[in-house]
Formats: sequence, structure tokens, C-alpha cells
Amino acid sequence: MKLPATTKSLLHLPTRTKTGTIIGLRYFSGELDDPHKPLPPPQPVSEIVSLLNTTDHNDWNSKPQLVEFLHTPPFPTSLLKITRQLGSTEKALQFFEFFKSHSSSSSSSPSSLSFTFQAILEQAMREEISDVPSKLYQLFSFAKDREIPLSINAATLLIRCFDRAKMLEESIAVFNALDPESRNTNVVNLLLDCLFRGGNIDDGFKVLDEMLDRDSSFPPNESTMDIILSAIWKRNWVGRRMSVEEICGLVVRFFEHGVFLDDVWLTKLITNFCRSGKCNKAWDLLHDMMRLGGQAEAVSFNALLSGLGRERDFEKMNLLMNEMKGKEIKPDVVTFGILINHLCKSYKVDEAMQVFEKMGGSESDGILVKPDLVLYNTLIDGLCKVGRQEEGFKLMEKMRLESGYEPNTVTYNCLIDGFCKAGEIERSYELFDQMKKGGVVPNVITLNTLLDGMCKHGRVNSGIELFAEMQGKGVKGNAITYTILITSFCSVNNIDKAMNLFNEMSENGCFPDAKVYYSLILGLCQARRTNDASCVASKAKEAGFGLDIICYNALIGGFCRKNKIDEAHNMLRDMEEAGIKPDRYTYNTLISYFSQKEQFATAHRVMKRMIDDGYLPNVVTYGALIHAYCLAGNVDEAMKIFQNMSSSTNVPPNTVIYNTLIDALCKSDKVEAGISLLGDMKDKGVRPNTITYNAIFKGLQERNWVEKAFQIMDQMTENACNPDYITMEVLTQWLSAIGETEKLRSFLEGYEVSTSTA
DNA sequence: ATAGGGTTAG
Repeated sequence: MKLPATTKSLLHLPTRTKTGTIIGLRYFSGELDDPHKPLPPPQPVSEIVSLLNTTDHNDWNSKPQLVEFLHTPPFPTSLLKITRQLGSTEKALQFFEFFKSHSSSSSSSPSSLSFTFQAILEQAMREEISDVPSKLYQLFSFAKDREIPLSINAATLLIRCFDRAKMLEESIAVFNALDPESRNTNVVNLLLDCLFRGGNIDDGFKVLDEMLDRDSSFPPNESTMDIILSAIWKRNWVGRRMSVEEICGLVVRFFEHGVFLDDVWLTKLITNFCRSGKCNKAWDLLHDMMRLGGQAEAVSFNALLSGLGRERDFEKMNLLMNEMKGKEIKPDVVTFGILINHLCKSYKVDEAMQVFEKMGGSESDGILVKPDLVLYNTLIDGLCKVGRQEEGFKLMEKMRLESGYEPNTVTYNCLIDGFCKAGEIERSYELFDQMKKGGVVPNVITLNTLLDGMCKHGRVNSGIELFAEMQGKGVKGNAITYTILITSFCSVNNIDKAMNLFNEMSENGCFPDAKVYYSLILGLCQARRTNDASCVASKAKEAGFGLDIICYNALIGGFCRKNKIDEAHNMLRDMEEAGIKPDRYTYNTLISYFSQKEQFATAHRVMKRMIDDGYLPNVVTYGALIHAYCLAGNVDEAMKIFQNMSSSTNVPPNTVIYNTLIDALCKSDKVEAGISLLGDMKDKGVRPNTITYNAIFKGLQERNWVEKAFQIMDQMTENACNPDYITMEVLTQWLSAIGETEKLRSFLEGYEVSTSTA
């Protein structure tokens, strides 16, 4: 919202004031003009009060004491005190009239009347009457008719009362009735609060604009800031009606008046700006405030660090940490936690460990912050995520010994995931047992982590058992549990089971989210049931889950594999209509399709569009082309691309590329060339796998080149590469036929060869 | 601080 530049003062706010003393205010704030001036003799307030309270108002004229009292001009504060003690609004009003009729024009100064009126209002507020706001409004009108100026307290009292009764117009009327000379920042704040909470935002901003003026009569204070920020916050204007930039501009104007954000607001704003992707604005806000003299603390710095971390802007993070050091703002455990977390998320675990070591205190910095459990867990997770789960495990032990923290569910979950991802399901299961024995309660994340590990390593049935066991212990599955199971069943082509799970989940009180639909779509595509996948896609859309790029790619790939290029085109069009742009995967899928159809010209056209779109061909692109040329029987062209990759692109060939070529060479009776490529792999540090060796063995079998096969078998063992059912098939057939069963037996020793054909 | 989908190879 743009703040209008006001030319005319709103609500009769004066644009400038003469510096003048507001007598009433001074009295009321307990200050006297001159504390050394001798005080006049005390006036008998309590005697007057008891006389008034014991006499009917019609008889007041016959009491000389009263009349005399009013003829010597009383202090306005004495009148205030007296009126306050009269017990009822009615009596207070009677006294007011009595006082007015008896005081000379010189003695009935406006402030005397104001104070008396103020006391009447206070009295009315205290009385148990049904409609206080309308009673007060009557009194307000009464004062207006008699031209009694409002004291600042009376105005405050009236505005507060009308505001509570949601009588915005009346609140504004009171403010307008207040003599501009007697207004102050507090009463303007009150008006501002009424306007914002009453929904009169435009006028609210106009008033605020005047307050924030360079030579404002009512410079803003901390309350003004609080009122305006609360208004912005409650209406959730960030990113809607009021932009981050506008909020920044507004707050800086407060800074220029020396009014700064407290830690809570500063932190809130920084967090919010960062979440709207405006870290630079959060940065400016913090720095503007400090530049103009405000003080910030570690929490606010932490909020900004966290935002910068999400953007992986380590340069700025370091800059900010150094600023903290310069300003002697001590980083706390959260500061280090943020830094370590984001280093871990960027796989910079060694740097994270260095920061961790530094926390413990170093000669140069003397920083000493004790790491907490969260920080240890962050590091353990970071280690696990880069395949260093064994170090993660050791860190847990170290944590126990050195810091005395017992691992919690999160610690175990991180380690279990680490060992699962490394395929060490047994270790994960041991950790799971250990946690249960240690009284650490597994949660749904533990279940999902372990379940995923089991499913991905061919133990779906154990996974199902685990799920049942956990359900028995009160751990219910969630959408993620079902995603894991559905994905797993699809991957072993058990579509019925996957569909059943999908249908069952809602009955178990667990409703499918987008990713459950996606997993089913992907699984069906993978299982070559593209039409079914397409149906599920329609269902997903009906349920309000638009497809994402991964789904579209899977469907496009599925139709391509089925040779249904028209359907694939429809999907591409659908995708475009949904506003989703093709990515590297889409292009590679299409390139793979066209080149396998030997439409190399089209494949190259797609590749050009891919480059125009900003995606350089990667190892998969080249792999698709190489594979297609091999299939087309043009191994020479495939080899040319392979050589071109190494010489003129920055794309090093991977195992898949080598496997494709080795297989093609061996099949076209060029085993020597294949073996030479295997040597090349070793030189380039590309790990051969079972597929590599199988291709070689087949080629060697064709030539009956036994000695070479024995060499390669030894190499395979050295490389800890497990034979699979294809290796078994080739070698048993060949070696038993030529009576080399002993070599075969020793080769297979210690292997548990999977016999599944999955 | 911890959990769930994707492109190339036999």
C-alpha cells in the first residue's frame, strides 16, 4: 500500500505546533512548574467532599463553606479529587453545575472545568449501568455543548471506551474535539490503533504519515511501531496488501526518528522477509537499523543467517558472522546450529565439523559454546547423508561420553537412514533394537526410514511385518508409509497389491496426498502400464493434485516406450497448458525415443532445443545417443560420440556409457576393444559393475577365451563386484561345458547369488 | 535436527 502524501492535515492534526506547555498535562503527570515555589495553603478537600455527600444539592447554596470555597479559585486538581469522591455521576453533574454557577469567569478556567468533567467520566465508567458507551457519549455531547475543553485523560478514556464498543466514528469525534495544542503522541497512537483495528486503513496511514514526518508534532514512539506492526501482522499483509519493500520503507522512517524494532519484531520481520524470498531486504533492514543507531541481538542475526542458509549463501553468512564478532554480539548455539546445518545440507560436512571443533573454543577466538543435542543430530545426519554413517555412529558415542546427551529418536532415525541408504539393513535393524532397549520410542519416521530401507533392498515382506508390529505399538502409518509401500510393490510389478494399498489407506484414516498419487503414476509407468498410469493421473487431477514435471516425464517416457508418440505429444501439450516447462529429463526421454527410432535428425533437433532452453547435454543425453547408434549397428558412430565427450565436452563418461559400448563391441566380435575399454575405465576411475563384467564374459564365451575369463573373474572378485543370475548363467554353462567347475566353484564361494529375475 | 517419485546400459 502506498502512503499518500498528505497536503492537508487529516483529522485536523496540526502539521506544526508552537512549543507550548499543556498545563493540564503537566499537572497530571505529577510535575509542577517549579518544584521550589512555595505551595499555597492546603484546601480542605475532604471537608468539602463530606459536606457535599451529606447535603442535598438543593441545599448547597445555603452552605457558606461551599460557596466560599468556590469563590477562592480552587486548584483544578482539587476539583478533580472532590468530583471523584462524590459517589455517583448524578451528584458529580450536580456539583459541576453548582461549581459553574458560583465561579467567576476568571476562576472557572478551562482546565478546572476539564478536570471536573474528567472526574464525571471516571465516575460514569465505574457505575454499574447497562450501556456505558452511550452514557459516556451523552456526557461527551454535554461537554461539547458547554464548550468544556477535553482533558487529555478524558479524551483517552472516551476513545478507549468507544473503541471497545467498536464505535470508531465516536472515537474519531473525540479526537477531533481535542484541542490540537493538548494532543500528544500517546493520544495520536490511540487514534491510530482505533483506525487500524476499526478497518479504516487509509486514514490510519495518513495519520501515521504525519507522525513520521521529518518535523512531526507527534513523533512516533515504540507504541506507534507496535501498533502499526501488529496491524500489518494480523492482517497478514506481508506479500499481499503491503509488500516487503513497503514495510521496509516504513520501518526505516521510524528508525530516522530514533525508534527501533525490539528483538521480537526485528526477528519476526527478518524471518518473514526471508521466507518470502527477500533475504536481501532482511539484510538491509538489519543493517539500516544498526546504521541509524539501533541495537540488534543474536536472535535477529540468527534469523537472517537461517534465511541466507536456505539460499546457500555462505559468503554472506560469513560476512554476517564477522559483523557479529565486530559488534561483540556473541553467537549462541543456534547460530552455530544454523551454520552447521546448512553446511551439512550442502554436503560440506568437513567444514561443518571444523565449525563444530571451533565451538569448543580455540586459541584465536576464545568462543565457547556447548553444543546441544540438536546440533549433534544435525552433524550425525550430515555425516550419514554423505555415506559416512560409521563416523556418524562414532559421533553419537562421543556425544554420550563427552556431553552426556543420550541419543533420542531423531539421532537413531538419522543413523538408521544412513545405514539403510548404504544397504546395511542389518546394522539399521540393530540400531532399531538398541533404541527400543534404551527406552527411546520409535516414531513414524523410524518406521518409514526402516521400511524404505527394507523395501529398496528386496525385503518388502519384512517391511510389511515391521509395519504391522509398529501399528501394534500404536505407531500409525502416514501418507509417506503408503508411498514407500506402493512404490515398492510397483517396482516388483505387483500392481494389484499397490492398488489395494492405495484403496486401503483412506480406510485407515490416512488420506493420499499428491505424492501418493505420484508414486502410483510413476510405479505404473515403470511397470509399463502407461494407460493405467494415465487414468490415475486423471484421478489425481480430480482430487485437486496437478501433475508435476516428474509425473509428466514418466508418462511421456511411458508412451514413448510403448511407441505411442501421439499420446506422448498429448502429454507434452497438457504439460505446457499446466504451465510446466520441459526439463533435462523430458528432453533426454525424447532424444532417447527419436534416436532409438533412428530418427537422428529429429533427435538432434530436440537436442538443439534443449540447449536453447539452457540445458547442456549431460551424460544421459550422450548415453541415449550412444545406445541408439549401438542398436542401429553403428558402433563406430557411438565410439565417435564417446571420444568427443572426453575431448570437447566436460562430461566424463560413466559406467552406463562404458557398459553400453562394451556390450556392443563384444556383441560385434570386438572383445579386445571391449577389454581395452575396461582398462580405460580403471584408468579413468570409473567403477565397472556386474553388467560390465557380464558383457565381457559373453564376448569371451563367444571366443572361448578361457584364460582371459579367469583373469577377469579374479578382477571382479578384487573389485568386490557381485555376480548376479546372468553371470551365473553364462559362466556355469560355459565353464561346466569345458570342465572348469573347480574355478567356478571357488569364484562363487562366499557369494549368495540372487536367483530372482526381478 | 530425522522419512516418500524421474531420464541412458545387459
